Amino acid sequence: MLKTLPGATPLPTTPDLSAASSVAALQPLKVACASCNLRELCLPVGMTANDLARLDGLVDKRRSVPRGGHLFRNGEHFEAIYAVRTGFFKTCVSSEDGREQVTGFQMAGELLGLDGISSDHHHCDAIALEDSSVCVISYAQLENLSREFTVLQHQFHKIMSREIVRDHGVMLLLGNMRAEERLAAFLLNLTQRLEARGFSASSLVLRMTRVEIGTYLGLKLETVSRTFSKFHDDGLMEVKQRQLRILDQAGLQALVNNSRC
Amino acid sequence: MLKTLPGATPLPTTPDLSAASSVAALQPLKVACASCNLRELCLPVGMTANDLARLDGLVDKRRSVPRGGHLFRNGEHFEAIYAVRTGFFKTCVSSEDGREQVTGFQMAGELLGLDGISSDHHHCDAIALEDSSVCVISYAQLENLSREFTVLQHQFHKIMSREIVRDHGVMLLLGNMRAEERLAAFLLNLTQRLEARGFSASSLVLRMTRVEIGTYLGLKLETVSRTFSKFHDDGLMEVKQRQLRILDQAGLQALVNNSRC
DNA sequence: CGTGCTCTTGAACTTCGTCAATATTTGTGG
DNA sequence: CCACAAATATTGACGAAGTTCAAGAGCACG
Repeated sequence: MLKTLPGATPLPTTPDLSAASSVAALQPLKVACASCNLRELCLPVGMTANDLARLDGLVDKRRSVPRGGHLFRNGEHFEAIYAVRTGFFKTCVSSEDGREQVTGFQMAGELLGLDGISSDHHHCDAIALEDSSVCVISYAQLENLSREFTVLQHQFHKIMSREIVRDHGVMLLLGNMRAEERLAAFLLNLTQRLEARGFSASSLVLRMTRVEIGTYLGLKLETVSRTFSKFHDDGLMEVKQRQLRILDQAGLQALVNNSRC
Repeated sequence: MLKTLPGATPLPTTPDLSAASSVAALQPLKVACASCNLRELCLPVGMTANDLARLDGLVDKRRSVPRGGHLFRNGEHFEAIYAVRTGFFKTCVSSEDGREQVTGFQMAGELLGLDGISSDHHHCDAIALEDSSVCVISYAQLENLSREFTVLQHQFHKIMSREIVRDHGVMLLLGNMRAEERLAAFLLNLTQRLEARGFSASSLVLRMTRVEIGTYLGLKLETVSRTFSKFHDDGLMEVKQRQLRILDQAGLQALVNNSRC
């Protein structure tokens, strides 16, 4: 049973969508994508049972990362990509003079480390925002297997391409939108991804701080906080620190689509 | 001989780095990467003569795009990626309410269309900023060939990954930098890429308008114009409409690295 | 040799950042 | 389990950076 705060609703934690994970975490032996509940969201999206069988052996191990820990760091040698099993990550790049940019938040089923292929070294830091576990996918093995397995090859290309498309969307957000629009777009994206994973689309607990949200959206933490307060005042959502309840999704959507209405 | 304007220095136009292009443009027959002068900048980077021979047939045709014309449009069916042979492109995405974001400028040797793999449809517009020509690389053929040709497979992955890394750099720029820093970073990136193509790193003609630069950097055209004027006044460069001469590259670099010095 | 289009520049205004004070929550060790 | 310290979040007042609006100058193309 989860601990609850007096007078507060129970904190929803990330449900474990993957199969038999509590056992697997203790016995990190052979794990097959075929028996993973995340397969509809992860690398094997859209594969048949037959296809899935061929993935056997691609994921050779798992890795746990405690909250605040690094999955990998900028500059480290690249040799594997990672699929989030449980937990939540952020990736960030930084400039020479120390300014940071969060380039993304990753949840169950999403891939990390694609930036490393370009030069055999990682170009960002990947940090767990809560205790997390990932599947380790050897990149060499992935290349080998995808040479004889067309479906995997195509799927992998699609995932890289999707990351490029996503990045372009973030550029549009950073280059054109005002604070309210950015935060609304961010929240809608977040709830949409949570919903795809079986969570409520209206009630959520943020896994990241105001600073981290700001560092993703190109805003300062005070602006993020103020904008949350404004959304609250406007009746769009209840905001209580990191606990959110969306009251007017359409209202948020309208903010994103239309600058001044 | 190039046409020159009276009293003005000759306008440097894009030199043709590819082999026998003026003939090829008229006779768009078989062209091999092996005999293309762009091979050191394009898909075949780092390949041996042996490798290059295996690329034969990958580029099945060429295409010319007049200034202002679309190479492809958002929503169009995706079936090929394109390598710029001559000329200059921009890619842009736009939001529902019509706001635009230029996601990149592409010059000789750079690839266009990678965004299309994600969903078999293009997610941006690619528009020529001057009369241009591209090599058409059938994506199906590229997938086929890269299944039996490890070097190509790896090279293609690297290029996609590099695009992701580049995009993250743009996010950092859009999320953290002030107008002067953005423009300085943009100009340094541009001159560096021009230099890699055999142009002077200090003297260039912009192929894009102030509006387009602003739409890339998340600034309004007036801000871009004012910032150019400031760079001029500060002795960093000569600015005469689109004709630029960098006088103090180190000064520009210092602007990028260090917010206030 | 006009007529677009592009660019420059000024002035008022808006948005967001900065600085500062305070509140709330979380984590830690007694 | 409580108390204290550290981290996180809220809110206000003010200022800086960039946008908007407007007018005019410079080029480029037919």
